[in-house]
Amino acid sequence: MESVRERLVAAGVELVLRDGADAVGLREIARRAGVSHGAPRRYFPTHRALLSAIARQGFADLAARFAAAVDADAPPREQLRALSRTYVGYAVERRGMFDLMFRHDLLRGEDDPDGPRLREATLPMFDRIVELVRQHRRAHPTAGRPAPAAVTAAALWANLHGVTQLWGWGSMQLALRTGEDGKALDRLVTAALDAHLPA
Amino acid sequence: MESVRERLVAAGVELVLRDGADAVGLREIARRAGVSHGAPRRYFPTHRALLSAIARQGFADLAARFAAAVDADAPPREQLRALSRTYVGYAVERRGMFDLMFRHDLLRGEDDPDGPRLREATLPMFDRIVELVRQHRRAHPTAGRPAPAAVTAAALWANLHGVTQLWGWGSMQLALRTGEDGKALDRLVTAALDAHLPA
DNA sequence: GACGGCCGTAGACACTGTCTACGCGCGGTG
DNA sequence: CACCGCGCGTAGACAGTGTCTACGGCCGTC
Repeated sequence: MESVRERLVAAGVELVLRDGADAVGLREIARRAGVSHGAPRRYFPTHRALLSAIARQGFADLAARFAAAVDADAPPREQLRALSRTYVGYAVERRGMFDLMFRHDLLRGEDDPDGPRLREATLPMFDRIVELVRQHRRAHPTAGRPAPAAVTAAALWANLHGVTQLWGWGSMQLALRTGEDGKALDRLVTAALDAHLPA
Repeated sequence: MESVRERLVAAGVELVLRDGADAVGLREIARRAGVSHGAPRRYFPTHRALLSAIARQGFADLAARFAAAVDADAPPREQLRALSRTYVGYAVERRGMFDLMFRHDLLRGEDDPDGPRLREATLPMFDRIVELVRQHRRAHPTAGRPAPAAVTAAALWANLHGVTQLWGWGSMQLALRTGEDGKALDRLVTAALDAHLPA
């Protein structure tokens, strides 16, 4: 039998996926988990702490998807492509979780040791992007002096994140009625890759 | 004397800027505006509707800033640069409002005629970007066949939006310790522009 | 001058997050 | 074995929330 703690975050994940991040109340989670409304307090001192735990679960899931989807032996650009696809795929498929993971206002502060530690959670991914950019640069040197790899990686990630974000609320389907949905999204990912990492 | 309606959204804006989008309660706004907690209901049928009105105010402010900052006679690339700077500037300066404006979950649905009409609110800006991209392309034709202007514009906007988003929660200062803050942000904006719109 | 409609007030309701006091049941100690 | 202590979960209280409803006062109109 799973522990109460595990049941709580599992129920939380379920609710976040079903109703969105803001609709998830502490008491509702407790009900779903089959415990009284005061039980969560034994494990999470506050509502935010519970949400943070749920978000951490999301980061773990995402990391697992990366591990499964990205082939470390493929050329760096292909790895970046796979990573990007996984990223937006996760955001589309598990929208509520994705939103929650980056709603730093809902989560505990960075200085709080029990917080989600957004930086720590996203840093491995970011470092990986930086490393892949470096590898790609080494394999495809260009004429001019390019921007530092960290800047390019940040720009690429920002592009990726912005695409998923804007895609989420449908502002783009309208603007990109040219193709069917899946294609259009992929095109934006490709555009981001091409732009920041010229082949 | 300004109307109660105006005082309500003014008080709302003030609160959003001070405490963030989620901390703004209906009753608190009413208190700030000096009316009873039931008064807002006369003008806004629900809490979301009031938040939507506040968000609309934000879009109006942003549009006004664009009008003031972007010189229609400048070369397209410079116009895009000015627009981008204004965008991230607004986001940094009025963080709470910026967050609220794109928190579609808090706002009323798109199909609701009283909703914020996110698409309608952002469409003018998007169309402008598309047009500027076209103008730039006309002035600087490239060899290969480029992606459709709408796709490039969307990618550019996504990049811009992602930069402001990620910048917001400080994930980037850490990664880009290379320069002082203002410089780093500007570098990312420049990178986005360079990437999607090669000079 | 009486009337109707708009506007704002005030109370009720169900619900939320947090805090506190209370008991049950377990393991270790005398 | 009896006992105590303690971790775990329950249950109630409290302030506060958004929404709904009924109630007064003020206005312009007939």
